[in-house]
Amino acid sequence: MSKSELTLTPVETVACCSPLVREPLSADRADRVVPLLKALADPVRLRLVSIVAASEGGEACVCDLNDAFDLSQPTISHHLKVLHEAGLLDRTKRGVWVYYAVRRDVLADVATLIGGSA
Amino acid sequence: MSKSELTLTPVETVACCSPLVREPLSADRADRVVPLLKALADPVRLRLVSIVAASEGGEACVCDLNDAFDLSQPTISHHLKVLHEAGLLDRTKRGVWVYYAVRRDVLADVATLIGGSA
DNA sequence: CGTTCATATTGATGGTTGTCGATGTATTGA
DNA sequence: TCAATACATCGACAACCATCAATATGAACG
Repeated sequence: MSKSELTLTPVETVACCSPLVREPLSADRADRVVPLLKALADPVRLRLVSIVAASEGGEACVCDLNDAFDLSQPTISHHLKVLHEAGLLDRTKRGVWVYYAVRRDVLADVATLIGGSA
Repeated sequence: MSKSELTLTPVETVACCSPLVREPLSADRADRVVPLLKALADPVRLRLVSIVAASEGGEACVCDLNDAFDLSQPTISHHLKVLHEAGLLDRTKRGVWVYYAVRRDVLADVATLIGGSA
């Protein structure tokens, strides 16, 4: 195991290696991949990712996302923070509004790890 | 929404529909997909899936899986049950031993939903 | 039968997480 | 400078979850 691998972020880890079904996942790699899966493993967050990804221009304003759920604004803000900190959503502030965009490359890397189609 | 869609299991749900990034995921579909992601979103379970998938013949005995972790036997048994009930692992009893095998089709369907490469 | 071995179940416990109301921060416009 | 709007943070609480020790189940073998 290289030293650089020890310092990989979750996003870097998921992008760098063989799919699940090829060879056993090490504990270290599992620990770095799991935050991404945990971030997706919530119905609200999964829908948030989907709504943002399917939006015009691939990004969505928080104000629109709030309206899409029957949840308080702090709760949506919390979920967006989780997705952002996991590396799945980019965050851009324009004026008073905040826009989130899906990192499709990360999503694709997670998919490759799980499905091993590549 | 058809009546049959209402009765889909998580595994059926994830196999039937467009990827995340194509169109917004409904709350119903999210609720049925999330159990699969939750099952994978644990470092021990992710490694279990990987170890089983990478094993000879695509299956592994529980006794071998126990040895691969520094955890109690009931804990491994619990994680295997979660993966089995989510539909990710098949379970076969032969004599005293129990073998688990990964359902690669389910894994591939989850990957397609996430990555949208198809 | 009774023992041994492989696996599952139960019950308890400490830690994590989703949610909310209240409050804070920052930007815009009057 | 004041008010309004958009979003984030804080603190609290209930629900969930990973883990273990103890125990149960069940198959193979003397």
